[in-house]
Amino acid sequence: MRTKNIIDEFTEACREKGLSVTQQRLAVYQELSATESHPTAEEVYEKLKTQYPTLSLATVYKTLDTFEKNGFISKTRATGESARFDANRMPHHHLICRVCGKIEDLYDRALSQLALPDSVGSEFHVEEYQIDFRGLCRKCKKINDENHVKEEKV
Amino acid sequence: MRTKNIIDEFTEACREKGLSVTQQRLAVYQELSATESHPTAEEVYEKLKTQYPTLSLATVYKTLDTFEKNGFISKTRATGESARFDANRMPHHHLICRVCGKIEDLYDRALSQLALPDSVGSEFHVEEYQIDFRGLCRKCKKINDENHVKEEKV
DNA sequence: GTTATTGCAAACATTTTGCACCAGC
DNA sequence: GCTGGTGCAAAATGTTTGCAATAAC
Repeated sequence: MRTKNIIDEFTEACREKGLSVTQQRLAVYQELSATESHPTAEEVYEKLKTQYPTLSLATVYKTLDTFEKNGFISKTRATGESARFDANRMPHHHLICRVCGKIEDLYDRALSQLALPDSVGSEFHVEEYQIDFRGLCRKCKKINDENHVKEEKV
Repeated sequence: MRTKNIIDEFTEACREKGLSVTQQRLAVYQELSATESHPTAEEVYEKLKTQYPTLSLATVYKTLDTFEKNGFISKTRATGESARFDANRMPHHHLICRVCGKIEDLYDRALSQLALPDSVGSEFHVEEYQIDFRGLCRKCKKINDENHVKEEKV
């Protein structure tokens, strides 16, 4: 449903970002938009390869990466990175720069004592939670602001 | 500082869980406890291998895994798992089951309008944020509870 | 026509595994 | 002495890369 809208929306978004609209990109985007699950790259690939037999997993990875960098989709876990371990059991959150990828820790009492919606209680037993704040670190924001001034923000 | 306490604490914790207290485990645990950074397995290994030349990276992995399973430490990102992608741009949060890995979406107005600590404002420009709640989904909690009853919780 | 994107295969990084040896209890 | 843990090398997994062929603009 609303397939037409998604295609138009996607096409327009690509134009805005100067990205080519390819069959592969459309397929991947439609597939992701159509599902409530949070598929892995592999899952997207498996789902599409019947309809697009020449599609390669590498393309799916590249496509998802492009989408994420352009803000079309989000990635729930940073990977390519290694797991990180922590013996400090103090709850903390993350400030993740979307440009340089740097992760800073954020300790905040209020954020670590959030009240959960009642609806969750019966469905899910929460043991811990972590907030990932995404945006621009000071350095990248500065660079970003300078560029926008130059471009006069089309 | 407080090294003696950490050793005692650790030894006791191992006894409680029926784990052998080995040099390697002690070394890894002390190393993790001594740092504010969230090192990777590789980093822990690099740090320790001078002092413990026979230590292997595989052991560090196994050790960290054992620690995590016993609640001694936490792993900030689930890996070995693949990245997951999401085209849903509506602000939402995630309920992630630590047993089956399933991810459910959580929509909640209050959680999507959190006030950030003032200290963040000048350091980081937040564009969006996402809360990952980790714990047990209904199904896995049920299984977990049943097992605990059977084991009579030593 | 030019440039960006694809698909393949190969490389890479991280993590896990099988098994013989060794250390802790 | 028995059991569980370690270390090695090899495999498995997930992801990225180089490059020639191809499609989008």
